[in-house]
Amino acid sequence: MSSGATELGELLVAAYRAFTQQGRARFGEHGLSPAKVRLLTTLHHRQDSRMRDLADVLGVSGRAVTPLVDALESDGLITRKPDPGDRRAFRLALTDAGLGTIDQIARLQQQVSEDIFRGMPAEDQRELARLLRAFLGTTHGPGCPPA
Amino acid sequence: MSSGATELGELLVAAYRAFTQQGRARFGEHGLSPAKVRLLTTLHHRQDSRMRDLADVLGVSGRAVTPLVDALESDGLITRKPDPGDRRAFRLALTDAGLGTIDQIARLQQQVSEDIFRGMPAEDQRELARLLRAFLGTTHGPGCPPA
DNA sequence: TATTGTTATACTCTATAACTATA
DNA sequence: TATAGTTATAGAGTATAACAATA
Repeated sequence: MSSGATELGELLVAAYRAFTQQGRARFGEHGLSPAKVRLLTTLHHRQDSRMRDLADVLGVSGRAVTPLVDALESDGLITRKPDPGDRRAFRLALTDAGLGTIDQIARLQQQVSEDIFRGMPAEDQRELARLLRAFLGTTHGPGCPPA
Repeated sequence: MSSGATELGELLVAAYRAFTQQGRARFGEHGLSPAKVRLLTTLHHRQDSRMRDLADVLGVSGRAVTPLVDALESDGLITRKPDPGDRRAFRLALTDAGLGTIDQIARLQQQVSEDIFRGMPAEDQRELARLLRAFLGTTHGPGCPPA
């Protein structure tokens, strides 16, 4: 007896699960956890962000960012330099290796996406994209990249 | 330079995030964690499941089910009775309180869904549902309920 | 006084491996 | 030998609170 909206929510969750199940496996093979991918791609879109900014954009607590940044710095994918204008803060940037990882992420995302949407006619894909864009246009939330 | 499929994947993830962000908050107010909700609704669709069956359907390791079942039993939402036909196994069932929680979950899901899809014309909602169903029809994965 | 990022701590969820009791 | 479920252990990810340094 679910309303149309309820079923739509369930379908959205099911579709997401189907999509990310493959993605997690593929990314995991390359040592890329969802949280790391999210932080890297977010930083790519907002170079020289401070940790606080990333926390806000990602919609997590500031505390959650510290261990991820530590790990990514150890991995050699990002650098953390003192903010010249605010000695409390750090500016994060992608290293060359980090940019290489961004490329890898993009390739993997493309592979996974093309793989999973392969069975869908191109026209349906376009229409689905249009409707999702329309839906997102009517919502708020911390806008953010995939993974 | 993303292909249509890549963008579609990103849109799907973004839409899911927008949807679940509200849901988690709403459910959390009622002490319902995502994992608990998933197990309860799965059990509702497959009464008298064994723990192993649930693990398979949920797509997690058997070990992951034990603490959830313990907690839900303590909460008085499910019962765990020896399987008469296999003395190694247990049969899980929802209690009356558990069925009440299922109703609550359904109400919350409906509220969240109607809330978030409110800005979308009914026709677009139907078309989006149709396309998501079509997409899911072309995929596999451990079929499963929402939250 | 407010803010950035940290340390300390705890919670949820899940995995792997070793074990037991049954099959 | 294989399976159902447990114990033990470990890890990722995140939250809150208290704190330091800076604004």
